[in-house]
Amino acid sequence: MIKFIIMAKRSKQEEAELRHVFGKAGARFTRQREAVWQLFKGKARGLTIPEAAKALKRKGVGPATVYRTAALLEGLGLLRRVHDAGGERRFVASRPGHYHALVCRSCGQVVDFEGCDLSLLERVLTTETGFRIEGHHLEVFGLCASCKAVNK
Amino acid sequence: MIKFIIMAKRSKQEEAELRHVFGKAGARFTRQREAVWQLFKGKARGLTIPEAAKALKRKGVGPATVYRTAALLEGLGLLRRVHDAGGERRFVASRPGHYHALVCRSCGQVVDFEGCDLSLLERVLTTETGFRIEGHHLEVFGLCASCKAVNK
DNA sequence: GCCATAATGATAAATTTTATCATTAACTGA
DNA sequence: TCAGTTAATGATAAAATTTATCATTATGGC
Ligand SMILES: [Zn+2]
Ligand SMILES: [Zn+2]
Ligand SMILES: [Zn+2]
Ligand SMILES: [Zn+2]
Repeated sequence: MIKFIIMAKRSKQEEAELRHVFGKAGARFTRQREAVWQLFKGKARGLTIPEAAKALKRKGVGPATVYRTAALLEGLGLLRRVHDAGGERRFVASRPGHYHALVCRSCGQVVDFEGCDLSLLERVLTTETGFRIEGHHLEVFGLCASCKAVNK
Repeated sequence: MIKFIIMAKRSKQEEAELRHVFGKAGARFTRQREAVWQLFKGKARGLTIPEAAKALKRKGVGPATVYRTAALLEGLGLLRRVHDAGGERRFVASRPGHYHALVCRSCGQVVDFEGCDLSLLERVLTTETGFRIEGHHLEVFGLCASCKAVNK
């Protein structure tokens, strides 16, 4: 019996980039891994692992692989964790670099933004606490334009 | 058979404050709820719910109550969520007001700090994206003074 | 194409979280 | 102080999430 699995469309260009990122890390470029990546890439609001697992079951990707792949993609910098208003752990597709998330508490849409200046704050914290600051995690939340319009 | 349950020490002063916070919200001040609160108050690095549940079992507090109480205390502003370097959800005792966490990635110690100026950033985000900004979540991580000394 | 082996799926197990309900105990007010 | 009311708890079960194991598959390098 033959299983037909429809893959999400992608450009040769993007495939080459992905292959490069995987290859550089010594990881294989499998059908399942690309399916996971394509799913997250198409969801602006990101997904929790259970959500992703449910969606990917239809594409023939098992739950264990979803867990393993999310961890891998996070390590490769292709996914980032965010936490929605309810504190739920979600993963969103990420470009490399220093990005943060602006999350709508109503529809869950995530808008990435680049640029934040916490250098002054970090300098103060260093002198006050003796910590060696290594990074930060910032999420801004509120209502997006359309939800703002609906929710009065 | 009589069960003796040793409660954590506390001042009459503090008990009165707690009773007030609970009462104002129409919640009862129970032995279990105080035990949960005392546990978190004594842990600078906070705890995950399973960690708290394990510690509180010895004090005669069941897991279900730990979950219920953590949610309640968070609602009352007595606990705040933080996420450690591994992305784990922890709860830490919190004073009311606008605080953030400085988390040591090695020992997990949490230092609260007050004061952050994101007003400029939020203003830019508002005009750029049309979001109505309602708040933010900021965590800074690194190595505390003593872990810095140990880890070279 | 063949090989070595990383990666997967299936399965089971462990862990975490939620639901249900009879029992307990905290507040109220007489 | 002492019932009466009812929120809160513990016990239990169930659901959901996450991890582990291992035989089988399929990728990447040759
Ligand atoms: Zn929205
Ligand atoms: Zn930043
Ligand atoms: Zn430390
Ligand atoms: Zn702030």
